[in-house]
Amino acid sequence: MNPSAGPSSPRPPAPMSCRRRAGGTSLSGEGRGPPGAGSGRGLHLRVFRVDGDRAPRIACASPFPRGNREMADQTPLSDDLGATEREIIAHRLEKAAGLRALGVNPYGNGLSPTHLAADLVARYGDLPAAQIAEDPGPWSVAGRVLAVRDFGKAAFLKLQDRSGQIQVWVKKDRVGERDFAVYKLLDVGDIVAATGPATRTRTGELTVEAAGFTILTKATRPLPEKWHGLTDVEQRYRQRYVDLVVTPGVREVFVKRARIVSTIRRFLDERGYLEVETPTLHKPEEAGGAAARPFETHHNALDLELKLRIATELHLKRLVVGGLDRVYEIGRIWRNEGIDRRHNPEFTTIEFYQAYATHQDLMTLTEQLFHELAVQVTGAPVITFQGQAIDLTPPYPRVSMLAEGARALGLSPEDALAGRGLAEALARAAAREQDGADAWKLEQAARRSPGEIVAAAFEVFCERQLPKDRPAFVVDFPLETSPLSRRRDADPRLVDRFELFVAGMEVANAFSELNDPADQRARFEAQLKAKAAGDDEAMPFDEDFVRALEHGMPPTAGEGIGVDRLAMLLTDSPSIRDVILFPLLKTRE
RNA sequence: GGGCGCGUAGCUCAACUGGCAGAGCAAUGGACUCUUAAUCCAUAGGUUGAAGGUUCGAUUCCUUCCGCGCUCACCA
Repeated sequence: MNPSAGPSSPRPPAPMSCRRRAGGTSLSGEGRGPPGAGSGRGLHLRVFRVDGDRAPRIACASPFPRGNREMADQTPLSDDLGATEREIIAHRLEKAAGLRALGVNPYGNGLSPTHLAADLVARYGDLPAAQIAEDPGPWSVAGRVLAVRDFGKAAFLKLQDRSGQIQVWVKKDRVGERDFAVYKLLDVGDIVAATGPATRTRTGELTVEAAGFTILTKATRPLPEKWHGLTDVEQRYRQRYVDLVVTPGVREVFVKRARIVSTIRRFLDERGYLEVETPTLHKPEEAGGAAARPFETHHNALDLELKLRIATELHLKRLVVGGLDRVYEIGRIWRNEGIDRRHNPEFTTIEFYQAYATHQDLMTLTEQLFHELAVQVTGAPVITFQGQAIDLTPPYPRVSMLAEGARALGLSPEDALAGRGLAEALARAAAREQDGADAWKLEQAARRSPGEIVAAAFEVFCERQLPKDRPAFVVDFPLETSPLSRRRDADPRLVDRFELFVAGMEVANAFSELNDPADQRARFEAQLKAKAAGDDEAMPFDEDFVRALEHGMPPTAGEGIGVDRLAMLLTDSPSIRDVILFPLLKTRE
């Protein structure tokens, strides 16, 4: 994937180094630097920043005024600084003052580079220095300095912008006295701009040979060590801004995540779906659509108890009633539950609903979508997740929850659903189960309905045996596991539902929707009973939703996909926190 | 919430059985105009996550607390 989000081909080298926004001071070109700014021979584009509209000033002030240390020490600093860091920050503040003395605002604005690092790579590729010299630019780049190799009167900088990295070569006899004085106030981590022709150094690295150089933003805190970077995952999540700068691949993960979302959006738009937004603040009776505990909040002016939504389902189905036959929502939902490698309290789902479709239609659509995602995001239909190759090329195998769950218990599907010999089979299975937690799970299931027992047996014995080298649809869900699904006409003990598993993770859940208002009312009533019996994940009775169904919802199929887990798969990330920019962490101290 | 593990300089890590808290990078001063973790000389940098306890002596052992990771339960 091309990491550059900019122009696909390099713009022709601009005659002027940098674009100026209105109100800015025009850039000096050849011979128009501040007084005393060094020799004027050769290409001598100059990049510098002047505060406001004032003219350039102060060419040769002391670049490093002494007596600023006291000032720096008085600058408000956080209390949590060690002596080393305090000293580093004080030094950098002194350098910021030195920049001001040179007429350079250490937090200047108004100067935009006209090129990206990737533009130079795209233009020159592997061309040798001699050919680059035939058409060397100039080029104008800006970015964060990740490394400095200083030789006294010259230096190599490793510059990083949104497209990649490019080396900048700052030579005193090329940039002139003043810009070199600016360079001398540089620290790793600062954001700089450089202008000059391209070249290739003796060691073969594509390089901007700076004819003009300035510091745009002074970083007063040091970056982590250049070689090891940040390895403490806690710091990486808490200070994602640092992580993005210094940890290779992090930016690419979030670029891919954005591409996942845009690919889904385009996929559904092309098929006539309408994107909508529904409330995230739910009244208590609306906060259903899934089995989960909601977050609670309160609206002051209305004095209203509210919950953050746990699903988008019930509102989207109301819209299908209203005639929006194909709708989808990509949005954040919140579930007040545990946190682990696959769960974050807030996460993103895509839910879409299609009238006059069945869950069979959605299986085909899902296969097309996942194949498309793999190609668009990773460039190929076969992805690699944690060392396992997974082929997302359709079709995907179907695995029957009923047949496999019953078989794991040594029963026929008929006997299992009828409960014949089920208790004994379950006890035998639990007894031979080595894993204590799984055995406990089976024992707990014994108190539940036959359908739920089959589902539990499938979960314990069969889920881990699903194909690892490709996705799999789990089908034939017992009715009791699916309160919002439509019963199967051919066998009312089952529902028309599937879940898609990839790499052992459930990433999609879909079914033909229940649109019989009487049945829906009965199922909500069952939820109320469950809640009264202590199930705090049971749904509330949403009277208005039943009312909507009473107006008639066309036969509809709907699906929900976990965007975060999809991002894990397509970026080969082992933890959901690696695909969430700012995962929830406890407050420190 | 349970179990296991981790927390030492800005960053990455050492410190034996309880015995003077150390190194690399970064920083600071100096040399160096083709480097790739540049090199060389010198200097400085510590509330060992926090609070207690045991001990002549605690980074080390014990207790409690805080934070993070893995895992189990719940869940998508």
